[in-house]
Amino acid sequence: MFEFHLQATEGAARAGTLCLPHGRIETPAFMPVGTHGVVRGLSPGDVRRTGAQIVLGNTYHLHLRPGESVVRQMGGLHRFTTWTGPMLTDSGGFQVFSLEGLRRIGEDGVEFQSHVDGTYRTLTPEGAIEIQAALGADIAMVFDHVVPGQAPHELAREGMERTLRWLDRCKRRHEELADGRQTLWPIVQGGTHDDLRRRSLEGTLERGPWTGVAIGGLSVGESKPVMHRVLEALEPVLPRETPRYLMGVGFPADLLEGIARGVDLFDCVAATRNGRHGTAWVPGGRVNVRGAALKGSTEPLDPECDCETCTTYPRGYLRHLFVVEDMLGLRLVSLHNIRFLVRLGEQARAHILAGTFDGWSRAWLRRHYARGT
RNA sequence: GGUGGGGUGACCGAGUGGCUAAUGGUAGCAGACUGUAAAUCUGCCGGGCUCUGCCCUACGUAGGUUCGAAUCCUACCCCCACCA
Repeated sequence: MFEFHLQATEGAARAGTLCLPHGRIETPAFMPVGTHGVVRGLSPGDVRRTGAQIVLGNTYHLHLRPGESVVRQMGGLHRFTTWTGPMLTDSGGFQVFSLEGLRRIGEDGVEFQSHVDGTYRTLTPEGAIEIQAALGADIAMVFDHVVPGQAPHELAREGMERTLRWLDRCKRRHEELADGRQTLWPIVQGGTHDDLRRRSLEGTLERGPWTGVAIGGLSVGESKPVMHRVLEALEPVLPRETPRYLMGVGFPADLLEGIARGVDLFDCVAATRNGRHGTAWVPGGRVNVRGAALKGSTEPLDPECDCETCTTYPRGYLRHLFVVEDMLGLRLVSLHNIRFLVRLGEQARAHILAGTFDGWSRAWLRRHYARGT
């Protein structure tokens, strides 16, 4: 349980298999985001048919609604959602960042004002672990302190050191509650400052061993080159036999850039959010599904894609669904975008196993960037 | 035939002498979105140009009053309601 086996590497890129209580994940892999216990707009069957192997849920949101006690009473997140595969719950640390203005950070934890009903809720490292234990995902995440990508050294250091202190508390509470069915992954912080990142990773590894290590606090306002630099700085220090999870990333190109720098697992809301907003990813760029250019088009959204959307519906109909604001359009484009990222992971894996990843990904990225995206 | 109300940019609809190329909304067009406060948000939306400004056209039609009119006056056309 919680084992990770590397099948092949090519440069820093890796192909592996992660074994979890609810199933295996072949990496590199994209994990769709189901914050509220649902990948927005999609049924578990939809998600399964995209080839996604693991789904993410959120501690903070599920704590607010329906409340972890309800989920536990119903048999845990798997029974609650009927998703039978592996799951991971994020700790609510990202909400420390995204709900800035609705929260106050203290050493003990974070006081949030609920965006749902205005009530005040305190989330502590121990509380985040308790909630996640009740939710019962395969992987729980440490409660961390995310700072913006432009955060100066002082602020980034503060967040990084606090994350490390909270890591100790999370680990202790997790061990107290351990039932062998859930593992805990730490999160490396440190903003865009290499010295902080290094210290964060070293401090994290000292507290190990871990069944996985997450890199957090990226894609929060910093530039791509900076994100790549951080990944390159961390890669040689990360344990080879441990899966690496780059949190909150990303867009299609980000997946390949991350895989090339040794990342095994990704998650991102962009696939579903962009899907709902009418932006579809296609080879070489993206398509504005609402755009006038699609009117009357009988072409598939992405002729290279094998998803339900692309094998069934013409572009002109998908555009129509957005024009008339039918929910089917949101679902179909979200479905495609997830399949697009999942397939990108599958392709990357196949190329790593074949030793052709470098050339393939460079060509893919060249085609992608050629259209200015 | 009479009385009353009304005709504003693709549509709906404010505006009743200068700050009005004309509030809003809709439709249309474009863009943004990275561990989801997001089926959301932003921008453009009469035409042209030598484009931080200038010119042309425009509030049913044609005249008029005025330094200045979508706004006031006259005539005409059309729409709606009620009465014959």
